[in-house]
Amino acid sequence: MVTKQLTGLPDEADVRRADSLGREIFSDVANKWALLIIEALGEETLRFSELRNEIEGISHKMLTQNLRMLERYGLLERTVHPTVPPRVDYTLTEPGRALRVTIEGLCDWTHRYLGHIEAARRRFDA
Amino acid sequence: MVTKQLTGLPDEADVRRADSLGREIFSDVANKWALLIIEALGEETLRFSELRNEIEGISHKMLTQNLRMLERYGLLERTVHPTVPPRVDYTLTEPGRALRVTIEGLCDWTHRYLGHIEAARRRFDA
DNA sequence: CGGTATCCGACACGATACTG
DNA sequence: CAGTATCGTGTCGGATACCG
Repeated sequence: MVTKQLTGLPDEADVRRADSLGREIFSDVANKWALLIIEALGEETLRFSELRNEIEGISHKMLTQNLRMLERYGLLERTVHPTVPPRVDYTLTEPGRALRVTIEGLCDWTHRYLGHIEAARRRFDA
Repeated sequence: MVTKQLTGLPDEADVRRADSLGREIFSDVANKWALLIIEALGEETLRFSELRNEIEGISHKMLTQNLRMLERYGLLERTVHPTVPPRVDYTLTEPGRALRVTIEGLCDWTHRYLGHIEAARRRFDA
């Protein structure tokens, strides 16, 4: 990892590795549940059950699964309060908040072009 | 559709309908293949086979399937040249190009945080 | 309450073969 | 070359049940 610095240029193998890693991240993150979770969290701290209520239609399983994935990628932080009943809070980390900004853009786009899309779809279906 | 304008306020049913439609669009568009296609197209016009080569790992089937969906939503335009062998070109429409801008943001994000994510992942896996 | 495990149906996806 | 159709399978994802 350090030896590369000597040339000042990343070698080909590195670029390929970074690319495939990038693709992997992209593939994982660019799924609706992950994006909806990030969007739902926003700037706040939410509990598991709050997220579940916030995100319409997500199942218990998909929520935990995606939360783990996002935690693994360091996009959100999970804090367990050792109370009874247990309480678990989720908050976006800095990378997570950065991602959220771009998702915001996606949501805006959806709203802005809702009409266009609806119309285009009707045209196409005919 | 026009009667609503009289009140000046969208009624509840409308909001719900727009929301569910928005969710539907979001769910369809927020999948890796659709996003990668938009990203690959960019400002250019590409043929089916060029897209296939451009997007690593996409199958013939997934490509056509997603192209149809995006065309149906009016995000890209499909022009068939009646030559032999046939030639089909795909170009982003205005809504498609607008979407592309936000996807660009997603790609930038991926590259910027590649290191963070890789590190976080190793930490998590331990 | 939050998490894990198991089961099982649905369908996403790839491979293949066939048209214009 | 681009598209459609069909088939098989692996994975996704929901439902359920059970632990801390």
